[in-house]
Amino acid sequence: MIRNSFSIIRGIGERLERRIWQSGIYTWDDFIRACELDFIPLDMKIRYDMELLELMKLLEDSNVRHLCRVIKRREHWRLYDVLREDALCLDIETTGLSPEAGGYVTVVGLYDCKEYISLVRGFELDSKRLKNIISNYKCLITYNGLCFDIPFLRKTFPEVFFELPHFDLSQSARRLGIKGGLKDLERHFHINRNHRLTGMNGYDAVRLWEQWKSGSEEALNLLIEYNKADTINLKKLADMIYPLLRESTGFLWTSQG
DNA sequence: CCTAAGCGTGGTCTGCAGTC
DNA sequence: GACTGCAGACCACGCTTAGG
Repeated sequence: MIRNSFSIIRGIGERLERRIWQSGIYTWDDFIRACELDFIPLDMKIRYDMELLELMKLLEDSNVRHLCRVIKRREHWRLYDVLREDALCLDIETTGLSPEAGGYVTVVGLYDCKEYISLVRGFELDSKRLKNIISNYKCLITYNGLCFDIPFLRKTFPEVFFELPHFDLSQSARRLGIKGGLKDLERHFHINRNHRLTGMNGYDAVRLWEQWKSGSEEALNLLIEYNKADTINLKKLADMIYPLLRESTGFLWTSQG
């Protein structure tokens, strides 16, 4: 999708993007090859050509840190098809309080479509390990991570860079008119989870951490299992939401694939 | 069920630039 | 000059998280 996108450039909105597609220009290459467009002034066209060439270079070099700065945050999802192989699903559990109020992260769940890893406070969870893991990936997938997980992690681990293209499923779903939390989204897409975990919510995760601290090994196991279900389902949801977002742009996929 | 913080979204307005 | 299309600022609102 990213190489079909024009609204990521300053000066081009979604309306103009549709007009570009309607004129038979579907890719960055098409755009640059077109000598002149009657609805874009020549000097602007030249500027856009330059910007697209720069974006092409960034993509070629997989310079995701620069890419995620250049591309509007709400349009990061457009990178998903080129970065999906290097995407990392992330979901955290906390004590419920904000870092300012003395709260902390209890579990960080990470899933790269092959393996799930949980980093638990007091065991594996530290900034060095988190930094090492994240540096291996080019894209983050979260649920409401823009508002909750990433700001919380930034405050807790200021030395870890989270500057990656970020596919936030909460906002994407809202954009598609699908409301509700993660569990609602799972129901919407008929994604099931283990019967032990149905009905559980974030507050249960807080409770389980308290129980673990009081000596219940079983509580920690269940907390990790809960986090694992949340984290793994992010990937399934991303794969379902992405094509819907693509459709919502109005791009003529049937003629161009 | 209400509250709070944090952040994005969407609508509206204004100003600018280009076209006719 | 009217119109179009864009960016940016602003504001109200929505949604998430979780506590109490």
